Amino acid sequence: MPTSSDALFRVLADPTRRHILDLLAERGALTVGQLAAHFPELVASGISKHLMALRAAGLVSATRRGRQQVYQLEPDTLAAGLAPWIAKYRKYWSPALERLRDLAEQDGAKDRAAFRRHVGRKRLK
Amino acid sequence: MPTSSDALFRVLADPTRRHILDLLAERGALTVGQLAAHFPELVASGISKHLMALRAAGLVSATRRGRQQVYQLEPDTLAAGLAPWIAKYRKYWSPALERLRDLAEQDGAKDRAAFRRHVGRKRLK
DNA sequence: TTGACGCATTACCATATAGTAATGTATTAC
DNA sequence: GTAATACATTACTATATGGTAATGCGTCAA
Repeated sequence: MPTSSDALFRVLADPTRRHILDLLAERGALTVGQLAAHFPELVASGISKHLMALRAAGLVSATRRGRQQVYQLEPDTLAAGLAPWIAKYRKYWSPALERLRDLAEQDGAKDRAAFRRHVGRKRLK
Repeated sequence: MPTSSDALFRVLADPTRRHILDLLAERGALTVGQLAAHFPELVASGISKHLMALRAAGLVSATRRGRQQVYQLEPDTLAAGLAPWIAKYRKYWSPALERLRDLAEQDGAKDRAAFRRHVGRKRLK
């Protein structure tokens, strides 16, 4: 019985698709042409197929702007799909989790603000 | 240029292999026969091939015990392989990260102890 | 030592996948 | 209008992948 994470992991298995997600994460919304410029080794229809796969998985969404399609990340799909899976391994994640928490500290999340308010010293290392 | 995470994601793409990892995570070390018992729809050599793939990726390791092979999780490979990738999306992970941090809170890490010492109130919702 | 067991390995097959090429379809420029 | 742009879609191909079947090989029981 295929679970819902099957589709997610299958889509993430391809390096080109992960690279597309990386680009959208770093640079925000991008058109197909802008994305394709990063893959000179692929023809346009190849990129388009990967984008369709990402759309089908709900990892990205697209809006028309004139004759171009602007793609953007749908981060909730990624988080919602991976978080439960990651949680299953939480017993084994302690080192990685601490790194993630360190990264989260740098984001100025409200938790950090609250933390700073109470701690009363400047940014931790 | 294939990065090191390519192999990891390719191995994780298969539901049977993820299921094997789940079993090892839940129940600790298991023999091939014990693992195979959970996959009645597959013949033994199929399981063996998946185990070889997981071994090649470093996600599991095996030790002989008599005439059986006992497989166990290699959690560091999983954590080390996924954490950098997850970190790239940290801007988008706030909801998932908070859930992960909640899980981490239960582990009594020293960071949490320090945080509580400064904050001086009980666990943040 | 002679089987039987537990698993790995090899050979082989069917299907899935990633890629190209060609065509179709709006949209903008001229 | 006509042509060019920006993608999507379809058709097709080569390769990769997951699966079975058959064989091999070390280990234990008799």
